[in-house]
Amino acid sequence: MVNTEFSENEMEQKILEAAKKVFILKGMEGARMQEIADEAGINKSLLHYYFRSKEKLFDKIFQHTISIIFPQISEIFSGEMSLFETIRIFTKKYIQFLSENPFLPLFILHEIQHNPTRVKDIIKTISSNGKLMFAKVEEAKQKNLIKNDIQAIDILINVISLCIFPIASSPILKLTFFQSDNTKFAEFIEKRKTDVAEFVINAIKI
Amino acid sequence: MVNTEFSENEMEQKILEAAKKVFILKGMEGARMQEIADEAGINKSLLHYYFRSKEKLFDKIFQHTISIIFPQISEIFSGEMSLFETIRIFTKKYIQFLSENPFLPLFILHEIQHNPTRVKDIIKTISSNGKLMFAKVEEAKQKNLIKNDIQAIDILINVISLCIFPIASSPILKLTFFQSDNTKFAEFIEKRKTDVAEFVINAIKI
DNA sequence: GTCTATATTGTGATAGAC
DNA sequence: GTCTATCACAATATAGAC
Repeated sequence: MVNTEFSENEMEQKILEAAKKVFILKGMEGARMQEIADEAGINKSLLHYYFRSKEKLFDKIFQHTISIIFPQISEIFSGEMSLFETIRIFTKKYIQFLSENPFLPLFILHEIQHNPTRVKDIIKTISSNGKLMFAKVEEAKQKNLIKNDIQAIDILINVISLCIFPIASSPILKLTFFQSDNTKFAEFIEKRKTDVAEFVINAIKI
Repeated sequence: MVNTEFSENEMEQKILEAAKKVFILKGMEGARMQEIADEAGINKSLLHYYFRSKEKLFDKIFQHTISIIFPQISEIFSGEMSLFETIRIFTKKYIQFLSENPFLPLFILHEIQHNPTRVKDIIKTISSNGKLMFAKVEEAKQKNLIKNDIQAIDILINVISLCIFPIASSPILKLTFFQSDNTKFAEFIEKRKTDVAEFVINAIKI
């Protein structure tokens, strides 16, 4: 059974998986076509046969990557749950996802910064997440559950910051605060799957 | 009057300023010696005359950059203030610094991830910041000012996350939530200079 | 479709005149 | 010290055999 995450074609699939691995680890500039070929166990020129250029191959990976992440976030926000429950579920699921894909955040942020034109498509998804969040915040304010002076956008960005940043900066955090002990760091992240939500809820509740 | 931030030598200084600008914007892999030369208004070969190689030039920039940031953080933590006051001062000063240097966080995180050996020297500074923070947290716990179950490391990392991430991800945030309106985004960041501290304090206080 | 061999281009680095 | 010209190599991309 072929994994068809990317493509119906077996060789395309194999190349795209290899490319994803290398691009996310090294970035567009740092990645080498030779390394992708090696990773896929094939010849360099086959990459060009299937995808014409490095740029085109990269774009496929990048678009696919962001098309995976953001809808996943949407799904969580679109439920019928209360604001507090949404925050709890979101942080748990999102930190879990990030801990399995620790290089994704920096990869995306770095590439967007160096080529902002690549972003177009994701704007709609993210801002629709925002709107879903805003509605839940308004509801919580009317029920006098949270402080009136806190803004929905701040809650959303704070939640995302608290999920992403510790994982994006994990190399430096491991070195400085966990003596390069991967197990201790994994425990720290594991604990955050519930702690981050309580931290945020305490910050905003009346 | 020559700016001697980097070096006593005028030409070295000019090159290092140009290199800093280009490296921070493009990263080590993405930067081009030609672009640095253009930025400095000189010839490519002069770069090699003064710094031998791209690698050596980059290292100078990287080491200098991290030697600027981290002591600055230390200074704030080492004061005699209470935990809450320290958090207020830190977030205000740090967000101000970051808003003047918005590309620094991604630059440092990206380069550390791709070459972890570059980090050595900063470890001591950061973990000593951690210790200063830990002492203040212990004190606040004994005075029954903050919840007993919250850990110093979480407070520290949460504060840093809330300061850095929104600025590191500013390109995508501007696009999605601020319709690319730089003024609106600047106001948002300005407000966070005080809001982040209150958010954290509300989250941890009894 | 897949390979080997080769072309082409970009870029870091050096030689040598002044 | 600063420039022009050039090297050397690495990396993307293509041609062509099979």
